[in-house]
Amino acid sequence: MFALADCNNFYASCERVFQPRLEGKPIVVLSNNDGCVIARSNEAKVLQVAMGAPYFKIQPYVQQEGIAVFSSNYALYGDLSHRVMQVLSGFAPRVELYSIDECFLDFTGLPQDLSGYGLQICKTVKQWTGIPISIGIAPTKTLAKLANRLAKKGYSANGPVVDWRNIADTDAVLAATALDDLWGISRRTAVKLQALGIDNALALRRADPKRMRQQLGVVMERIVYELQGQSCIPLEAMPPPRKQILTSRSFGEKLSSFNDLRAAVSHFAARSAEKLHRQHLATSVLCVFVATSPFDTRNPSYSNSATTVFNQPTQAAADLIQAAHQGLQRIYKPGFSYQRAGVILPDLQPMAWAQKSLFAERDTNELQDTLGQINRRYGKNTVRYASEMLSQRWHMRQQFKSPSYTTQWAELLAVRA
DNA sequence: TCTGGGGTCCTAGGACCC
DNA sequence: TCTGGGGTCCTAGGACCC
Repeated sequence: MFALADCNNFYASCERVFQPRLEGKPIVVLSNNDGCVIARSNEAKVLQVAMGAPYFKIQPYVQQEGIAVFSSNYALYGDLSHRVMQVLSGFAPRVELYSIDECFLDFTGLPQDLSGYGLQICKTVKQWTGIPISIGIAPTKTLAKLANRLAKKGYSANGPVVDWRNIADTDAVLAATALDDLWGISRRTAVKLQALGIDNALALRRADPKRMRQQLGVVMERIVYELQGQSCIPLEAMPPPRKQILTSRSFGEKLSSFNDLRAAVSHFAARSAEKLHRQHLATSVLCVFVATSPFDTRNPSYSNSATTVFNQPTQAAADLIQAAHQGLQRIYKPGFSYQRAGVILPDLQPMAWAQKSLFAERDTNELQDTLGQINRRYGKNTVRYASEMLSQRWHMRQQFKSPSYTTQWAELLAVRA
């Protein structure tokens, strides 16, 4: 048995935890750079604010309806996510942290009233973290996802928990479920299925798995079995190590000068090194890329990337920054308005396995450790690489960002009694 | 003026091995 | 007339997830 615990409108709920006056009010959260809508409270959904809507297009409507607007605050969301996951971990022998706001729990062999247990979990998470969650329970992950969807839509009168086995007429529920509301099926694939005469989840459950495999691949075959109640997608309590690390941003304004771009990619390289270090990984390859805006039709467009292979796998920021800089020199062309850049580490391996060079002159890991310690102790960005500080112009627009309530001492909430 | 930032997996085809 | 059988690795592109 699986349970899927999913935070309700997670980013919007995070903002609400520290601004309870927004309870019952419409909220939207914007992507980096305040570009487009990436999260909506239920009230904002009722007002028909579309997911992914560019903010500049809906701004008048947002003001007219008095919708509260927030820039993304990942320090806050990440920290609250961690707290929610901590609480959830106490309720099952094994859990899989599936995304920032979702967690699968292994419910195998637990006492029988799983719905009651689920309600207790929701209540505890809400009380201890302030975040409302919903839970779906089923014998497969795909069905647990679907049960969770039902729970969110208020299917159960008892509260935000649905146990698939307690549904009287699952055929009716499946018949009323659109294909692209299922986990793993997008719009595109739904259209392909419809061309084969399958137009809802019930029809898909009744399809022949072997035929589905032939026509749409092994992924679709698994979905059919999962809908039938046969589990094919196991719980992954131990996340496999990352295969790739990517750090990129769109800029707050278009950039043209080499030094502006250099500051940006230096920063991305340094952040990538931190990610490597945290996950005890090393990389043997770095790829740096730059691009103009895909939406800008008036100015000439350009995008390119450069790849550097290291003599030995590294996790040192100094190595990554140097490689990013050299790569940038190879692909930079003056005269373009760059909108975005990034650093990709596509070939990761555990640091402990990294093959050292016979001729290595230095071990940069000690330096990396020391820098990390200083920044943890005295605060983010206490020490930085100079090339990161050549320019600030690439920094994101974050006009509506709330304080980092839980991760910065200076931004702690003050409460008057 | 203005449109995110991460990830993973599968498949097909080509190159190469014995 | 008639030309094997079994693998791996890599890459690009497509698709999906949050």
